[in-house]
Amino acid sequence: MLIGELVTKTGLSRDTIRFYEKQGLIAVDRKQRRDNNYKEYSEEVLEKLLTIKRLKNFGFTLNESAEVLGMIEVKEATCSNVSDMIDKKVALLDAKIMDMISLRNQLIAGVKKCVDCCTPETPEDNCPILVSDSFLDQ
Amino acid sequence: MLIGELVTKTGLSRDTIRFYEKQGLIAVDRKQRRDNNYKEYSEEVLEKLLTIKRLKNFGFTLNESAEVLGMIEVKEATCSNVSDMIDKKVALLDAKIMDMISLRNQLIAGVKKCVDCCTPETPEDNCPILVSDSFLDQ
DNA sequence: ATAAACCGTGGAGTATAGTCCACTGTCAAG
DNA sequence: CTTGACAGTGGACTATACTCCACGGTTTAT
Repeated sequence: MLIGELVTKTGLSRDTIRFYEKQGLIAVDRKQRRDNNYKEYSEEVLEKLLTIKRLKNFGFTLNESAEVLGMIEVKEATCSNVSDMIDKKVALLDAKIMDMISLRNQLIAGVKKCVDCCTPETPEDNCPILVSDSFLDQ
Repeated sequence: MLIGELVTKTGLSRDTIRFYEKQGLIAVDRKQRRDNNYKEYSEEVLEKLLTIKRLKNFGFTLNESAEVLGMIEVKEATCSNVSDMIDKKVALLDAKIMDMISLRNQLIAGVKKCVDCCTPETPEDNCPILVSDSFLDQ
């Protein structure tokens, strides 16, 4: 099939598909060209693109997706291997979520301290949060 | 003071400070050069850099920091304005956290389904997660 | 005298994931 | 026969926040 068909079947843009091709996630060799030099994409390429889409929905990067595609090629994308990858992803995600929550708490603590300390007498001054590190402690 | 002093006093690298200068977050005009063309940074620049550090700890981007620096300049960095900005930041953060949690749940659901469906009879096959969209539903 | 440590400038490279542009070639319809 | 919808290629650009490099001048210490 031609690239236009891939576009409609995957929902990816032509540029995105070409980008994936540049990155080596999918490939078309010279034999698979029509006489007019148009590329003839195989069903396999379509499957790969759909797999990439699934992996992206799972929060995998393109590099990781390429890795998984490689695993599929050599029949190593077993449940246990894939589960392991997902577990690692979850651990990473957990760390990020924790980071964001602690940042969130810090921000809220900052606002609270501001509300507590900024009396109406000095409404025109720069907020002390910007001037002192004490709002970042703990 | 020279850039080296800024480096030790802020903990930022020389390159980072020069980068902030390029970005227009801090500025030195021609008058503030020594005879040997070395830049003479003012106390104000030091304060700005420290403020940027504080804002970065609050999860503000450089662009946002530049904005705040501008507010300080025109004396509009009041508590209520700063609190508003932080509130917005918290809202954004909340949205991101929710996204990540739902992604996390999706990943965990994927692994669970995999564990439930991948019987030991087919340990060599590619994981169905990679082949079917059904693992993404819900 | 010379080496180390510092200062200046400009520009390239990093990661991520595309998006957009220009220019050219091909095919089908009116 | 020309217009529009496709196809191909190469390369630039986006955002973010630096980091590193090369090259040259200055100051300080030995």
